[in-house]
Amino acid sequence: MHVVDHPVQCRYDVAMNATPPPSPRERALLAAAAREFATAGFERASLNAVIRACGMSKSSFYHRFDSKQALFDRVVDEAAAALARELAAPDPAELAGPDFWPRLEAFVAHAAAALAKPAWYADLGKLFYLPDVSAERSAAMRRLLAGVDRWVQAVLKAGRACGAVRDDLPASLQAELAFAVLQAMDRWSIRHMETMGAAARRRLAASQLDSLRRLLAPD
Amino acid sequence: MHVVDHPVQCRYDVAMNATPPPSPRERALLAAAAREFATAGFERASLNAVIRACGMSKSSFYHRFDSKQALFDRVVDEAAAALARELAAPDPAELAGPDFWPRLEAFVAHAAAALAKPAWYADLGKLFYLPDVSAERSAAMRRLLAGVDRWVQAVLKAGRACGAVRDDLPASLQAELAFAVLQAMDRWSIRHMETMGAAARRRLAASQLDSLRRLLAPD
DNA sequence: CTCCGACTGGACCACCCGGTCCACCCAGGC
DNA sequence: GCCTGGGTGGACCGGGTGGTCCAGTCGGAG
Repeated sequence: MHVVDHPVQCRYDVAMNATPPPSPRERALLAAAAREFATAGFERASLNAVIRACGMSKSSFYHRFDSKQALFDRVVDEAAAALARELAAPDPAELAGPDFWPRLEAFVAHAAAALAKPAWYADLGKLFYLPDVSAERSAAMRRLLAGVDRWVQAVLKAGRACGAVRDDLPASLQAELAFAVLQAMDRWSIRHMETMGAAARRRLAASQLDSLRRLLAPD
Repeated sequence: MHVVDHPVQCRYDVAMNATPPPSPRERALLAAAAREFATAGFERASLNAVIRACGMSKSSFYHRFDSKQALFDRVVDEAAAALARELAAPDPAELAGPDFWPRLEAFVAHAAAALAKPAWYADLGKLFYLPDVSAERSAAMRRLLAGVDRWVQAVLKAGRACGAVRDDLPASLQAELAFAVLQAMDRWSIRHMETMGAAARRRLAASQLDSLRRLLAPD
C-alpha cells in the first residue's frame, strides 16, 4: 500500500483562499451556518436562524458579510479546503496501471473512513445532494463541483488508458453514474449503519466497491 | 413479446381514488399545481402562484381544498393513477424465468417511451428527484413511493429466484442502486438528448440497460 | 317571488424572509 | 478628558407566505 508514499499534491482547484484567521465569534457563525445550510439547502436556510443560533445580531452579521450568499460561499470555501486537506485525493495519473482498481478502492475506503468521523465540514457532503438550487448562484459551489468533476473525469480517463475502465459509454455519463452509485451507497449506509456489526460492514464495503467496478470495468 | 398478452393487473396500490369528475376549472388548477410542484417541490412551491396561474381566487381554492397539502396530495394521486394506467407495469412474477433481462429491458424501454412524450403527469417524475422534503408529510407521496419500492423489490426478488440477479447484496440496497442509476441515466439523457442522432440514442439506450444489468446480474 | 346553498372576489391576518438603518457602546490614540 | 471608528443591538422595511373572512353573486327548488 505504497500509494501515498511520496507527498501527493492535491490538485483540484478548491479555492486556496487566504482566509484571515477567523475569530471565535466568526468560527461559531460558520459552524452554525454550515449546519443550517447542510440541513436546509441555501434557499430554505434561514439567516435569522443562523444568527439566532450563535447569538449574533443582524447588524453584526452584515458588518462582516455582504449577504446570505456571501456567507454561503465562505462556508463552502472553508469546508472544501478542510475536506481537501483531509481527503488528500491522489493524482489521477498515479492510479493508472494494472493496480488501478485496488488503488482506487484503497482511496475510496480511506475517503469513506475520513468522512465517517463526524466533523462540521462533513456537512458539506449533504450539500452535494441538493446542488440544483444552491449551485446555480454560488460561485464557490460551482468551483467546487467543477473541481470534483474534473478529478473524476481524469480518473476515468486514466482508467480507460490502462484498460481498467470500459470506453463504450460517454465519459461524462460514466462519471455521473459513478457519482450516483457512490451517493446511493452512502445514503443507504448511513441509514443502515447502526444495525450492522463490524464484519457486516466490511463485507458491505467490499460489495459496494465491487458493484462500482462491475459498472465501470470492461467485460 | 407476449408479456402483456392477457390483461395485466397493475397491482401497486396507487390510490384508486374514486375522484369526482373534475370540472374544467379544477383540471386547470391541477395542471398548474402539478407544474409548480414539479419545478419547485412542495415547500418552495407558491400556492399564490398556482392560483394566479389559473386565474382562481384564494377563496375559490379554499372552497375545494383544505390546504396546500391537500392540493399536493390530490395532484400526486391523480398523476400516479394516470402514470400507472400509462405504464402498465408488469407483474413481477411474469418477469421470472430465463427471459428475465430481456423482458425487463422491454418494459424499461416501453416505460421510457411512455415518459418521453410530454404529458402533464410526467411532471410527477420530477417529484421523485426531490422526495426528501415533500414526502415526509404527504400521505399520498408516501403511498406512491412505497408502492414503487414494493414493485422494485418484488422484481429483484423474482430476478434472484431465477438466478438473474445476484444475491450477495441487500435487496434494499440493490433497489436503491438501481433507482439511482436509472435516475442518473435519465438526467444525463435529458441533458444530452438534443445533441445526438437517432442511432446514437439507440446505442445509448442499449448501453444504459447493459450497465444496469452489469450492476445487478451475477458474474 | 323567496330562499338557500354552492361558489367567488378580494381585503385582510400573522408570520417570516433578507436586508437596511441608526443610535449606541467602548477601547485606543491624542 | 475628548474624539474616533470598529463593532453591536434592535427597530424597521418591503415583500412574500399559507390561510381566514365576509359580503356578495348566481342558479335552481319551493
